[in-house]
Amino acid sequence: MEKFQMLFPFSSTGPSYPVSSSAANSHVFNNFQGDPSNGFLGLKIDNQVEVAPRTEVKNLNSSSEGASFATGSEADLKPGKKKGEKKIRKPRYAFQTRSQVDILDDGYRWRKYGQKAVKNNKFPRSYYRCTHQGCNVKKQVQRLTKDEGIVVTTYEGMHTHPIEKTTDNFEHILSQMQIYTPF
DNA sequence: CGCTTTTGACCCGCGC
DNA sequence: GCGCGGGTCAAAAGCG
Repeated sequence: MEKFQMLFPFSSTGPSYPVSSSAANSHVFNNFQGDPSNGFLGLKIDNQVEVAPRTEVKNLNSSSEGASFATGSEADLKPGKKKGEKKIRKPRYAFQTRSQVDILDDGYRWRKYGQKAVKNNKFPRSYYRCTHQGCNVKKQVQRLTKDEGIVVTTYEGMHTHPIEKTTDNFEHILSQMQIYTPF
């Protein structure tokens, strides 16, 4: 498969850093799952588990998390890695974007470690992992069968280190995903 | 040459 | 207890 060049005819200006998490307010998703006309859909994870008393979200460098909305709990599936802990695990942030490319480069390095086909989707789901030491952030991208233009990206965990690459790409992401700002 | 992708197998939790 | 669905690992290939 060829890689989709993210280089859009966008004039990648200088070191723009529009990482203002102003739109990070979940209020934006007040009426999510509503109008695809906006181009941005909120994803509702059916798995609404209890809120785990985990550590607060710090380091919001990743703007991707800013657009996150849905949270869920996931237990570690590592064999022999159970500590009698509760089901408190890493939160899961998911958001849908209208994009033609599944590769939403948020500035981090991702290594694909798996790909599985979903039963209700004819498109396979890709599993990515952040290539870091100690940064076990996982990400999975899934496309909707109904709307090929909709890409569901689910982030798991949060990065603990700065972005490797320039967030200049973020501009492209913004252009790809049409985030509507009610404010 | 190093690293990412790829693909099948394996594993685990859950439902029947 | 077995089957299904989903998730991860691992070996090999591909590409820069």
